[in-house]
Amino acid sequence: MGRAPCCDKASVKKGPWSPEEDNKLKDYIENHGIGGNWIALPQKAGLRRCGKSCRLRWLNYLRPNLKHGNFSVDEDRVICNLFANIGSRWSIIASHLPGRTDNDIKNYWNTKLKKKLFGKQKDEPLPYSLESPNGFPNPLMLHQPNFPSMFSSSSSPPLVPIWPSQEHQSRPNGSNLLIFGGGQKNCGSCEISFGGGGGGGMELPSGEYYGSLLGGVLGGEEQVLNHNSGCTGFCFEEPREVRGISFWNQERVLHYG
DNA sequence: AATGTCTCCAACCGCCATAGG
DNA sequence: GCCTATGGCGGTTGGAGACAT
Repeated sequence: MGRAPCCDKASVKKGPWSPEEDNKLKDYIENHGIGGNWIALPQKAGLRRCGKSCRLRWLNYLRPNLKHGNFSVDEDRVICNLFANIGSRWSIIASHLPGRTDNDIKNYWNTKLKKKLFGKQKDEPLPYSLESPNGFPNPLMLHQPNFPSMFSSSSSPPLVPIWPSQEHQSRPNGSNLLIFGGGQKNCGSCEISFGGGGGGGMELPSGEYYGSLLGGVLGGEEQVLNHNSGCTGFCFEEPREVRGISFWNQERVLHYG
């Protein structure tokens, strides 16, 4: 038993909206408002469309003050930063970008920004070995279903692996640069937590780093991250092993907190 | 010029949360 | 507390146009 459909699928039109339909919907909403009921709206507006379809069309295309077209560098920054912090919560990200819709941002991320950030085309070789010399999971592994649960928790947004910039590709044995999205408080519930003060952000291919950077402690016990003025993030002063995982000197490690 | 492949994005689908009876 | 209707959201799809062969 599936859920009852929201409209009679046999009698509603699907597919791209015609200019006439757009005009009908726009005119109706401008004159009468949404009226608190999208399901009833198409009938009142004289449209043979599902209410959900009307809602989507209005929110994503017809609504006033919508921005269409290229995203600015500033918008890129906001999206990157928020994605690093909260993951694919497109509606929340959209709320930080006036005039942009969640659908827009989602499409932009999936088709352009992700490629820009990860810099990967299929068949393009990875910038470093898949073998992680220090036991830290390779960024690619974060996408695998069997990725160790200790690196995520149900209460944490998805972790975001970042490909190393050129600067970091020269680190010892190609050790991985991993920057996790960060918040402003320590979650305290993750197996591995470097973020007493939280922190997070993203490094764009240009090497520029976006995101908040705050102090950190490990599990509330030990200060392991130190700010290095020569570095845009936090660095270990020397190679360290933390809960069985070794980190190289200068490794920037941030974790969602 | 014809055909195949890729990219982009509007729109749909299905799930979940919430409100109201 | 249960059921149903609706809104809202993220993931996915399909088609049109661009590009490559």
